[in-house]
Amino acid sequence: MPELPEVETIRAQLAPLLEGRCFQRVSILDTRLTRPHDPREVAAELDGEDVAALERRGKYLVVRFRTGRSLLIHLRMTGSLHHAPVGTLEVDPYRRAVVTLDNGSDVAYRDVRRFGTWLLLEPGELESYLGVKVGPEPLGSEFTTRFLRGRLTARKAPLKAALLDQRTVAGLGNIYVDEALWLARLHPLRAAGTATPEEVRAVHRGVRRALQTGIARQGATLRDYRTPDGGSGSMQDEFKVYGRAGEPCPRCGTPIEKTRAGGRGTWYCPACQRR
DNA sequence: AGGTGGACCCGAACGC
DNA sequence: TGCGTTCGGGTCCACC
Repeated sequence: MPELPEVETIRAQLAPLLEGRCFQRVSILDTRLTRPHDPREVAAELDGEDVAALERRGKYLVVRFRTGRSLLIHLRMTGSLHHAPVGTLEVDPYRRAVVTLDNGSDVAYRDVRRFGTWLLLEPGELESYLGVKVGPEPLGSEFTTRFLRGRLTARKAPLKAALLDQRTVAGLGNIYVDEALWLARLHPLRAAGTATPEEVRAVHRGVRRALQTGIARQGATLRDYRTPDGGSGSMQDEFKVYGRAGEPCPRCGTPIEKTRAGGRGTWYCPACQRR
């Protein structure tokens, strides 16, 4: 479940290894990865591209090439990237692609459940593509309390569903939404449009706090998530509510409860986060 | 139009 | 022990 903090950690670690390097040889091992495009054609198009920058938008990893093209990588649930010297990659039945760089190293893409996607965009296509998919960066200046209020008012969907909508704010997933709502002391099933300006402000703060903590801890390693050097994150040790049903709320001691919101397993404190 | 639920995928956890 | 069943999660899409 790579969410914004996990993708950002991957980006930060991989950027100095990729920037200025050339994709010498690309092999795509899973036909699903580039659907609906032919993986052999995409691999051939990527061969020889020079990396200008590695960026992130929401949960998307964006490889920007000197040609102006960009490769949009979405890890979905179980995608991960691993960097290693050429010839040292171990056999992995879940490897879906390998990029050999021009400095004698490989970047291997692994994805157990095969939900992840690689999309090659031509120059100029990136902005319009992302524009319809994702809202503002939660840690950027465009994500203001005012903007969030505009996105939440008149919405009847549960607060959690509204925050999982990537157009409300980019990068939140199941884990960080629960953590953010606990910080904001708001019930995940509360209708989004009923939040007062003061409560929206608390959500705004909670979202930022949860994500900043996640980045500082290099993400949460529950099962599949690894940093490109094979390391783990430690955010799982900081979870206040996620996955902690029955355990005491760190704020008031009331046992954490589990419910369902937006079709997802949802954890909250029934005392701190009243409906 | 906005909201909801199923499909996609597959290992892990669970139930008998 | 060994099997079958259920679960979960991000996003898209069909349906209300």
